[in-house]
Amino acid sequence: MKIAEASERFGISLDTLRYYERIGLIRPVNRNESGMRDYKELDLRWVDFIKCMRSAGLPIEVLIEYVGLVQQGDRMIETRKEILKEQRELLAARMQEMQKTLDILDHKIEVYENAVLKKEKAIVQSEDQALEII
Amino acid sequence: MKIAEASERFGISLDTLRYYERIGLIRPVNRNESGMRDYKELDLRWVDFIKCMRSAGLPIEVLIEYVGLVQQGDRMIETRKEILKEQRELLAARMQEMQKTLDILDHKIEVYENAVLKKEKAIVQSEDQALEII
DNA sequence: CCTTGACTTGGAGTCGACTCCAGGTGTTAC
DNA sequence: GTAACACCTGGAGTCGACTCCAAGTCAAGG
Repeated sequence: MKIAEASERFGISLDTLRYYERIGLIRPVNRNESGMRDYKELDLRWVDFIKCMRSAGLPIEVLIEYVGLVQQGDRMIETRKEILKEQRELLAARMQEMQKTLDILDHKIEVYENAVLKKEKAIVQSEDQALEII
Repeated sequence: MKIAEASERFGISLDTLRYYERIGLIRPVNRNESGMRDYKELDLRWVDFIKCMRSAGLPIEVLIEYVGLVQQGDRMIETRKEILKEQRELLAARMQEMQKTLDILDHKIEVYENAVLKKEKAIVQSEDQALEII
């Protein structure tokens, strides 16, 4: 699969895909005879994984480290696990923060709904008044 | 309350507090006779709100717009509500993405736990073997 | 053969959100 | 009265994560 297709498939720009590879966030993709990238199943799975992790805000630097460790085989399995665990906790913490914000937003929106309703009533009222005046 | 105390209270740097004010993310804070900021209850509440929204990743630009509309009084209440509703949806969507990632991380961590267990067993085994050899 | 279009590279530019700095003023402690 | 310290301003610098660009290569169609 050429880079354009992979880009399409994941909704990641060509530039970003090349950038990820350049900084070691995804391992070097195989090339065809003329030097063009040819994404194989395994490459696509990595891209998918990285996309998923990035969409949740895991920092590139950490992911580079993790990917590097995976390349080193089973020897670093313990470290890999620890990285994931740490990131999992950070992610859960961020989500909790966001949940708080979500609750506040929901509350505010509700307050606004009421305020708008009152305002509309007031308008209706003044329209009535306007009608009376006419 | 002086800026240092506000900074302490919210865990936001002096620079960031001044920066937020400068770009209109929080309304101009009252000054004492010698030109120094004096945060009052209302200022603190705004800072708290902004801190909360920022911690959930709401973009500064949007918050500036919202804050500006609030300054304009009840006239823009409808627009304000729409902004909050839109941001609420975006936030919920981000959280859903993050939940997916969290699930994947949890799954991977579990797999790692098992892998590590197996590896430890293998080590124990080879230690036994080592003992046998000795 | 020549153009068109998808790909390549290395390097530079951009964007959001801070963060730092230099040079100045005000307040307090000795 | 001077040193130390908290504060002020405008502007520059940094950082993470892309995003864009120029100049070149390659394959296919007319």
